Amino acid sequence: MRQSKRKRVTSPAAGNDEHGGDAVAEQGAKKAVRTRKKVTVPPRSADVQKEEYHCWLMKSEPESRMEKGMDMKFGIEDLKSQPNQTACWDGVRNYQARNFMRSMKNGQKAFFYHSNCKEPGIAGIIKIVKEAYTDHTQFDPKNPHYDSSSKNDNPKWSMVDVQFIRMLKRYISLAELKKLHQKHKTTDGPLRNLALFTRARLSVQPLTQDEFEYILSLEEEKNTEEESEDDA
DNA sequence: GCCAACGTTGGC
DNA sequence: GCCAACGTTGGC
Repeated sequence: MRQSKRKRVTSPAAGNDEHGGDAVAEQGAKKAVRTRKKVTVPPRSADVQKEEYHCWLMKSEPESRMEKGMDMKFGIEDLKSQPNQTACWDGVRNYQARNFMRSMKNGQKAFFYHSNCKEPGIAGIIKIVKEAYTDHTQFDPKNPHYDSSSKNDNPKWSMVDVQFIRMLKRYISLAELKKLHQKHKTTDGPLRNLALFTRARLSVQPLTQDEFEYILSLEEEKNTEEESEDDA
């Protein structure tokens, strides 16, 4: 079974890279069989899955952490200090996150989320200034996100360029968002399906316009809900 | 540092 | 194609 179904890797027009399954192209037949099917996500919550998104949340780590000798730190301040306050969003190695990036359009906005840090949360707003193109780091053996299975003539991973727009007027912590999410689940509020909680590990996530605007409206409020955060 | 959640791998 | 084992993410 494994050998018999081998994918025609020589065919130029396979055109299968789009759904994120084809991890495999050359690696031998064993994997080739399996991967394609998985790509389409089982209907998760059916309605949410179909819409076209215009708003995003992108995670990055603001604190130093070494990975294969390279510092992963890239917080919103680091973006701000780039030339043009613009940077490429490289290193995404998850098919769903990649596919979301591929659907991003110039001018769309995203929250810059700080993850894996003291106080995770949303720090600011960025926008897409270059639509998906090849993430060069996948071909660099010295890069922590090097992917030896990705071939030059059919790259697996993409990235976009983002530009800093502004900081939020106040930092909106994960803890605060979580409380609202919990509440909204019972009240049918705007954050009831927020991907940050329903798809926790995705590093690039879509938001509905409603979700985006609601979260933005929070920056105007005084945050009275955050007693639990001070005992850290 | 721990570990739950969940995506990926690969044998069958 | 199923599913157990494995690896990674990221909150705590």
